[in-house]
Amino acid sequence: MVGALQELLSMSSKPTMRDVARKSGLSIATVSRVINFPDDVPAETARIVTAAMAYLKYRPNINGRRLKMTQTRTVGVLVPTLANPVFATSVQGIEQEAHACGLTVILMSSEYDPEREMAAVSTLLNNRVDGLILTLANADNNPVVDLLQAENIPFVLLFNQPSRGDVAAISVDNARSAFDITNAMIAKGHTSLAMVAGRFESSDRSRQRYDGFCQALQAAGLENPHLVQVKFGEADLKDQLEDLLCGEPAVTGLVCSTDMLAIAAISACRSHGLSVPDDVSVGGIDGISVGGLITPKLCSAVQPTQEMGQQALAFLRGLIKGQANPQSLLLPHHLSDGESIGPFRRRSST
Amino acid sequence: MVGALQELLSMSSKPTMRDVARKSGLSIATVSRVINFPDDVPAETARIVTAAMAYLKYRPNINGRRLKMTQTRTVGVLVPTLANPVFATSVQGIEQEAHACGLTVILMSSEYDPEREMAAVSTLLNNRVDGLILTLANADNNPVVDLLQAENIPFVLLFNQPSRGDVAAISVDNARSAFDITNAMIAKGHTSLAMVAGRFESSDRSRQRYDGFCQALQAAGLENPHLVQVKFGEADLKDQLEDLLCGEPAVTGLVCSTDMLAIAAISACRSHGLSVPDDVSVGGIDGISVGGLITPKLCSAVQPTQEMGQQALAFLRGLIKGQANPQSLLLPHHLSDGESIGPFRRRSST
DNA sequence: TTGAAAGCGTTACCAG
DNA sequence: CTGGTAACGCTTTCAA
Repeated sequence: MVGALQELLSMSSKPTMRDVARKSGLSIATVSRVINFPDDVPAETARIVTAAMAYLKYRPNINGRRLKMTQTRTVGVLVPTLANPVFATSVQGIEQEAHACGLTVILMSSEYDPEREMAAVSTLLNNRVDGLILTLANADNNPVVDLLQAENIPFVLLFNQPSRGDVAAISVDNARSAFDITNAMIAKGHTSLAMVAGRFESSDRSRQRYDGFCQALQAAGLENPHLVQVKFGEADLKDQLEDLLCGEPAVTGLVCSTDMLAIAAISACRSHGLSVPDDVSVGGIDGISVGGLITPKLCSAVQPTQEMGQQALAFLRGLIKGQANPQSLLLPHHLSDGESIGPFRRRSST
Repeated sequence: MVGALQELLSMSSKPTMRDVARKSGLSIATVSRVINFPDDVPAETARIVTAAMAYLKYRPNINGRRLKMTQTRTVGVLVPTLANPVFATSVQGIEQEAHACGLTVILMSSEYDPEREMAAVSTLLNNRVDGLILTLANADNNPVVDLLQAENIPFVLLFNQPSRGDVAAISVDNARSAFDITNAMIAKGHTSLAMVAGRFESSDRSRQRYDGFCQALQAAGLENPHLVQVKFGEADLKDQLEDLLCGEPAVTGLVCSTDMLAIAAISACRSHGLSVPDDVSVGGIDGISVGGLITPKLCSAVQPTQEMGQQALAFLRGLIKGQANPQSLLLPHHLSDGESIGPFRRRSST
């Protein structure tokens, strides 16, 4: 009759709670209750409403809810790029944890560009996310950090190791891991080492790791540390390393700031006819922060990046609920000696 | 005076367009115009409003807009996992393109689980995304595909190669690349080959590639194809491959369904004392769909996954605008012979 | 146990 | 060129 007519009229657009209410002969408020507090409603009522929802193929419009509620149950995630497996894996961890908590993830990437970082965070805030997880190019003196603190938005930095103690961060101790790994190289008899690193402007991790590298050399009384910086998108580490690898005197070992650089360096070494243990290149993929090469054994500082992502989200949830305070968490790293490292702790298949 | 008082009163919560209107002495409608159609408004008016927005640190609430407008300028992305660099890189491509178009990405992962696929798509639809990009475990006879078609939501499959022609998909020709690469192996003199593949239930690619592998063997009149299936999260390819690699007669080559499997297989081969070219393991990272091993040269079918992601979003935009029709796009692959493959076509640094 | 109604922040129509 | 105002779909008091 009239109900059926109205049903037809509203068929063109998506059904709303109003349609479900009409269909079930109950009120819109009751429908809402069935959705949000099923236990506060008689079983029979719930059944009727549920049936109506199914019949109409009703889908709650999250945006209506988000507008009304203060919490959006959405978190923003910003990484430099997903082309680096370290970040991709950490996002996987975040996403996994978010799924478990019923949170939605909005993802953005910055390409290591501070302006894009700010733009992305802006977009995220416009989306009224409940909180943010960020990996920034440089965490110190960062306008994004200032903004977030000023607006009092919960956020945690991931992989950044800010010098200020009052910002939430989860990271490995970058300087320390580089320091340890360099010492391990020295202990193996290396006397001339070079570090392969990304540009300091686009990665505070890079500089911190270089600092650790230098400290170790200095403590051992070794001469000037070499530094090879890989510029944006550059592929020819081979050329850059030529003098160091084939010069006189040649370096005896390389300490690489990241996995991807380690892989590139291995490739470059082989191009120059230098031997690198067979399993090294396989080892570079998963969660190594700092790797050393051209030594009989690969040294590396291992970090489970997926777990770091999960921890970051758990931490963020604490901040959102007000149950935790912003602070830096430095995760322990452990030194690994090559063959134990492989990328297959997780599932495979394309 | 009164304005200042109200300004103070409303300071506790975030400023809205209403606050900006009050502050600038103009109406809420004009503020909206300044934001959305700056050209339709006199420069002076725009200046005043802009100043008020800056003064109040106003941020448009996207959720209000989303509720009102039919388009949300948001796309949903679903991948099995970001722990696989192939998917991560494709998401990077999507994200990059989305940034260029001013679209927001909501990300979910399924862990190859059909139930989670459905749940994720449901969430995405509740978010009223304008369209979806999905990599499904199995695209054929998939309830998610049926749902999306029934609800008439634009979507494109990525890496899936559905048998139906009326669904939008961007993929390499899985069977064909496996066929080609297997032939290349045969041409090099291999007579006993095995395929290493993921579980068919969780990857239609896997089965399609196996089909291509079998076709090539059959065409060459070679005996029964061997198949080694890697189960969920399993690390011990080494044990599984032992009989094949060391048996009597031993296989002379392996064709791997994916990059990650290729890397695992290389590792396993080396554990069994078999030699694999030095640069192979480095080559496994980036966009190889099918890899062959234990031959003097690595064969592989190369696909630029980041570009595939970009294309997928471009395609989706066409569908959303109604300017394109759902259809399968099969991208050409090319065979590569090992040393030309490296992971550093993109930027590095953690 | 249920319903009416007041918003949440925005857009867009229609008058002025 | 500008302003008033009615939605958008939902949650949540407050009454009944």
